[in-house]
Amino acid sequence: MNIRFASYIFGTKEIVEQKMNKPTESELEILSLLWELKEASVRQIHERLSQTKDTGYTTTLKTMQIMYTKGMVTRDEENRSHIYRPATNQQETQKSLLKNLMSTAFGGSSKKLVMQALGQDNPSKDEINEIRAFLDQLENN
Amino acid sequence: MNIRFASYIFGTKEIVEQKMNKPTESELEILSLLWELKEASVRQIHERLSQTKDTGYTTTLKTMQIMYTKGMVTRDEENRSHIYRPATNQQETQKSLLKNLMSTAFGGSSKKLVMQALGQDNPSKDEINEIRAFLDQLENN
DNA sequence: ATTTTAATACGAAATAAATCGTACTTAATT
DNA sequence: AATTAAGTACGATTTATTTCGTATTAAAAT
Repeated sequence: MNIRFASYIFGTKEIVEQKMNKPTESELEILSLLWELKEASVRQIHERLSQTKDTGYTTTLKTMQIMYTKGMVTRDEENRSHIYRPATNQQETQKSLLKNLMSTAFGGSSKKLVMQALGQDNPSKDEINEIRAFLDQLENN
Repeated sequence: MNIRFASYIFGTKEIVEQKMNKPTESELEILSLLWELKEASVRQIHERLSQTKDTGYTTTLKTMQIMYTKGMVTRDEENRSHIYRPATNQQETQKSLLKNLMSTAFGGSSKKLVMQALGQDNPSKDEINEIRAFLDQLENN
């Protein structure tokens, strides 16, 4: 059983909180490209996608159409080649994916996750300093 | 097309690199519990799982059996109630999941991921200091 | 004007993942 | 000894996701 919607009625106002549904792996790949490019046609997305993934054009098209029906992206149908834009907030989506990973794979510890992520990649001196500044800021709250 | 195995023969030595296959969402939930408990019966896992998830006993059983056939866990069949243990290294699994998330959702930037994760949760003063120490260490490499 | 090219739409198949029911077995209880 | 309880095994179904082929349409090129 999965709760998708919660509705409350206060007087004449109805507030509907909708649980963001998690993008699938394929959807996330496309969403990421859209976040990066701000907007793109199916062709453009497919071009990028096919650099790293062996996939057919109509597969990309279909996935983007599904994302559209889910409200995950918007599209401008003015021209023959439709232009898609992300409709889901990048930060919100990242937050929810991280939260999910943190609780399922890291026993809820952000410290463990953070250290693992840092050890992974090799952040530059500048990036390290930005993270330090961020930690200082966190501490002063 | 997905490469699963790569084999090389050097003289008489054969080195086989096996791509770790990503646990599914359900498998990861179980794996996490096994990492925490070190070992457990299906019943024990199910007990814990059913606190947060509405799921049947045979579903948990079946999932664990599948994990066994995939080599993701080992099991001791000595007694009637089998005892399962994680066979995949926690660190390795975490690393690969993070790497995947970092590249698909965070455009490959560990900085962004780390900041998002820290902002998420509220790490304690001690934890913040541990992360600082870790950053210092990274810088000196 | 005709043909070719490049799009969308969408059903349907293939694959993956999750769920569950039923059969069977063994240990514990009566 | 018979019954009940508590396990495993596993096929089959359901649901989710990915992939692709074919029809159709509109623009561009000839």
